[in-house]
Amino acid sequence: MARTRGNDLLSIGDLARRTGLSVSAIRFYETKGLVTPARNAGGQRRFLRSDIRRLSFVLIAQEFGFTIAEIAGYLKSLPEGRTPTKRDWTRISQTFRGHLDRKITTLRRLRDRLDGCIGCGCLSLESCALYNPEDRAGHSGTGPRFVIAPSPSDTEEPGR
Amino acid sequence: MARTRGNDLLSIGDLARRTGLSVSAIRFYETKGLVTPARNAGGQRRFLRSDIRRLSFVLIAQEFGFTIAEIAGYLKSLPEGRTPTKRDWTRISQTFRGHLDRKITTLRRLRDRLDGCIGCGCLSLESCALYNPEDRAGHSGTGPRFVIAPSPSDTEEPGR
DNA sequence: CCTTGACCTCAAGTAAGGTTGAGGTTCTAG
DNA sequence: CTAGAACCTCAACCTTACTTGAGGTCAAGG
Repeated sequence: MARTRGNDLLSIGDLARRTGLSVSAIRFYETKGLVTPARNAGGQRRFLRSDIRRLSFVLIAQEFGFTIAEIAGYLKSLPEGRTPTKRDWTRISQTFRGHLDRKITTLRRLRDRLDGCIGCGCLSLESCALYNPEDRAGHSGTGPRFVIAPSPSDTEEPGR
Repeated sequence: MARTRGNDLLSIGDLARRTGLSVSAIRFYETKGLVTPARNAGGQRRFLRSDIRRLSFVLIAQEFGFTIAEIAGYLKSLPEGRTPTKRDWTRISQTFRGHLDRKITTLRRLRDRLDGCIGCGCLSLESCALYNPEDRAGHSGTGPRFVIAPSPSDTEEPGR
């Protein structure tokens, strides 16, 4: 164990080993506000043990396709500086799970529409609900990408 | 209708209007091999009407989180130059749907594990299956990101 | 004490997925 | 036939999410 001696604080290398992240990634996450380590007398970062969990949450949320900005939004609801309680984590996890459910539901509905299209042959028809954006093509602005406009209930605001 | 006159070929602007993509995005997709338009005498791109469907497929696949490289893999199985038949589209859509199902399943399993963690309180325990990468931390290489290693059945090879 | 590994900062590079702009050509309607 | 919209290429720029490298400091064991 290359654990930083004498107290419960972790060096960046310790944290990297515990999370599987690279040291550079952890420094990068600090610039994004995902962790806010203290510094020792020599200027080296000292992390709380609870930052292992914080970063693990980051990794998991990334697996689910959330951006760093969104994840920062979730983490804002955790206390700064002190170790989050079980209650803190439960709360954030439930919020997260809600957004996750919406994401999965959206994906499934999309897939089911695709199924409909395969079944009815409209992959080769211009009338397909999935493939045919024409009805809303009055659209303007930069980088239009609106084939499947999310229904109002799908809009995600993790930071809300 | 600003349709290119006289035949069934579409100009890049026509295609942009039909798909909702920007002209620059379509040119970019051409560099990635997602479409391979012909050229007229003056050097302007001329697309098949079936390229509307090709690009719509690209948009949908992107919504589902596939990368351009993966999508190019799917599209490789469509005929170049000639309009794909309904059979062509059905085949590609079924392959696609298979990968999609795996993606959704993975996401759901992840979510359910997260649920387990919330329920059992292990979001604050080091033994959580979701949060604890230690067992496989022997790992090396650039940019480790292995909190949730996909199970063998989850590996995606769209181009297979 | 002194070496060596771990750490520090800051700038630049990478890859994906595009957008923007300059400078020039082609089409098409009137 | 000519104006102006639409098109062309090529290079540069943008964001997200990091990595890499240069040049220098800190810390812990022998």
